[in-house]
Amino acid sequence: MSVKKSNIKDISKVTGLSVSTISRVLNGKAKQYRISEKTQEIVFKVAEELDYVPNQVARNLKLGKTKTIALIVPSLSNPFFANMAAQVSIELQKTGYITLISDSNENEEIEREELTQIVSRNVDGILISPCGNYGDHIDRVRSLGIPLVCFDRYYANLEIPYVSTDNFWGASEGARYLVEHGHKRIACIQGSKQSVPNEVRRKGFEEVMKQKGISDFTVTGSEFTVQNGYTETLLLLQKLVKPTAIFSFSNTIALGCIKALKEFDLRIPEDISLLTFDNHPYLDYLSVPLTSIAQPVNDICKIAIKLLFSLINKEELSTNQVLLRPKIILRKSVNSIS
Amino acid sequence: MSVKKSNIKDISKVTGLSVSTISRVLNGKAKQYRISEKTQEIVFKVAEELDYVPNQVARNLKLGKTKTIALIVPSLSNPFFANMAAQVSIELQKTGYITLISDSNENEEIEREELTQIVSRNVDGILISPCGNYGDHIDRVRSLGIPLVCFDRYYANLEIPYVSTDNFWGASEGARYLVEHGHKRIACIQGSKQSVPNEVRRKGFEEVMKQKGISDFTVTGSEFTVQNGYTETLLLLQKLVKPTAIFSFSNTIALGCIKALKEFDLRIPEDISLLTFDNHPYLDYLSVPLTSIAQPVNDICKIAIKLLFSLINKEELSTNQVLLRPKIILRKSVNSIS
DNA sequence: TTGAAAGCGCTAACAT
DNA sequence: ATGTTAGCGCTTTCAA
Repeated sequence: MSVKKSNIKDISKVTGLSVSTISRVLNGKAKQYRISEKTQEIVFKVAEELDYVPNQVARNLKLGKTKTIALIVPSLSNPFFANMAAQVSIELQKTGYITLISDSNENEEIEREELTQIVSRNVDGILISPCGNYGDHIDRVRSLGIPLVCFDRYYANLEIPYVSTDNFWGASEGARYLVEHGHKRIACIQGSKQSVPNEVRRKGFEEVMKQKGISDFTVTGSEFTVQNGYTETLLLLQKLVKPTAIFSFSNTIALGCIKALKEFDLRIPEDISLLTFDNHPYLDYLSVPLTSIAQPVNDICKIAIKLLFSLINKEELSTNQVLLRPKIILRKSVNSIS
Repeated sequence: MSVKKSNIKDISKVTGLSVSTISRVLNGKAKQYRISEKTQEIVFKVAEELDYVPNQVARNLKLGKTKTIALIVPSLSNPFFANMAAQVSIELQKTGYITLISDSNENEEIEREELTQIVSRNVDGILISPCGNYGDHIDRVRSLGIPLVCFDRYYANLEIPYVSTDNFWGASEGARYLVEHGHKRIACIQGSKQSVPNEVRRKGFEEVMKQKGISDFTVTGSEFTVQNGYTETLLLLQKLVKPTAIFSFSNTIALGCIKALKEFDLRIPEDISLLTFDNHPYLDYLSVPLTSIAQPVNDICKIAIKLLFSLINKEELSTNQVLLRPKIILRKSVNSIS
């Protein structure tokens, strides 16, 4: 059996009414066009009988609007982005929009392709957390006039609106927190170097190290993955003089740290302290509840959506580059040492 | 500035060639129609210059195909489904399809709406893990001739193809494992009662209890959430005689258990054993690595996609209701007692 | 209060 | 080797 949906023409045939009348009734424009009650009833009844479902594709072609927002994230397997995707999807669906979610798999090539796909599908707007260091393809989309907002990851040098965490502040606070707890040998494990949040975090961290006169620190790592956290921690533990604290730049990295530390029978925080970016429900249930720098995920999503709709509705934006402060959630993974 | 993309008509105007020639070249049908090299070059060059992006909406309307697969899950915040979504999305994008992901938020009403939306968007196929107990809306979609496959959750009484875990086997194995480790007071915390996997798990569990002559067991709970796991565990712990083992029906429920147990200063597995459905990378890093019944998530996704494409391509299916056996991952949360 | 018809951008059957 | 044209299903202007 093949797909054979009914259309307004079918309804027109059955009812003997014109397609325009059908269209008007079905779009709630009955009173605007003073269509009689009984006509309306008939239309609705027949539509029901025929299992009519409007063909949005045709509608979109005509109207040039799709009521679709595309969301592109680097990795849905990362709970941080999965959460965001869930929130955005639910939020948008309240406003009658549908969400096209793409996973770029941290691969800029894929991201480019998906973006092209998405543009050719006439989405009304795009929310993207880009995975590469060059934003030319994204800027091209924007300059095409398609509403687009970056979230979490962004390009500082381009005019693309974004909403993200104040990562400099967050990393600085984190670094200060460690130093104030007596840590003098601090190892920072970062994520992908080309991402702006990572870069900014690193700067915030290094700034504080300098301010506080701490020279015995390291910054290593290259990916926001468990594997990277694991590998880098193993390397750190090979050293003669081990760090007293590890500052992880993501929850995934932190998991890798925990795994490596466990294998070395090192306890958190007695043997080594651990502070990480990203909060997550799971963190409460880990062997040691992790002290973390919680990004305001909720607000980021809400504001990103708000900005996007402003663009869609062509409203003037006072600000379109927003950074929100994270907050440190104190748990039990950082020790005071003397 | 407004969105003003160029179309094949623009290219036609600039090149002086007809729209059909443009269309043919752009669709790689040049040699089939013996279009000259230089014509091709011109078309490509001008398309490039005009930043031409094909309008898929128009294309879809014409062809009746959208190269889009919709994926509907009960909750993207649940890592189990987020993982699946990530996998499906990446898998499909390899085959040139794009994925429309919907989060029904465990709400059947929302699911219905999203489904309608999706149908009206002419997707080529639907993958759904339905959240309610009635499948009428889903069966209606199927009977409309739209390729549709259920995964994880499904309806046993309908003819809708599905791919899921052999939950009966999994739950039985789990129950046997507990009994064979000497447990005689076992509390099972289930998820949403209306979901088939939950129902089947419960039956598998109860069956083994009966076989093994164990009467001191309970089945409580009503949602696949952390909160439910937490609440139900608290209730269990109020009892005079506490269970020696808890069998949790999802990773989220297990997290709730852990939280409650921790609050009562009960150790896993010394004071109480914990076995859970669903595996997840995080489980390795919990205070006590959880012994879990790992569903073959990878295979479920792959097979569901395969079935879906069989339907799309109208191939005959030998089987279209597939159950895959999970496997128990032994970690350290179940104690032997005597 | 309702209808006829154009046209959104594309593809393909039918010319030539 | 390339062009003309109908039509996918819908909305909307213009007409009645």
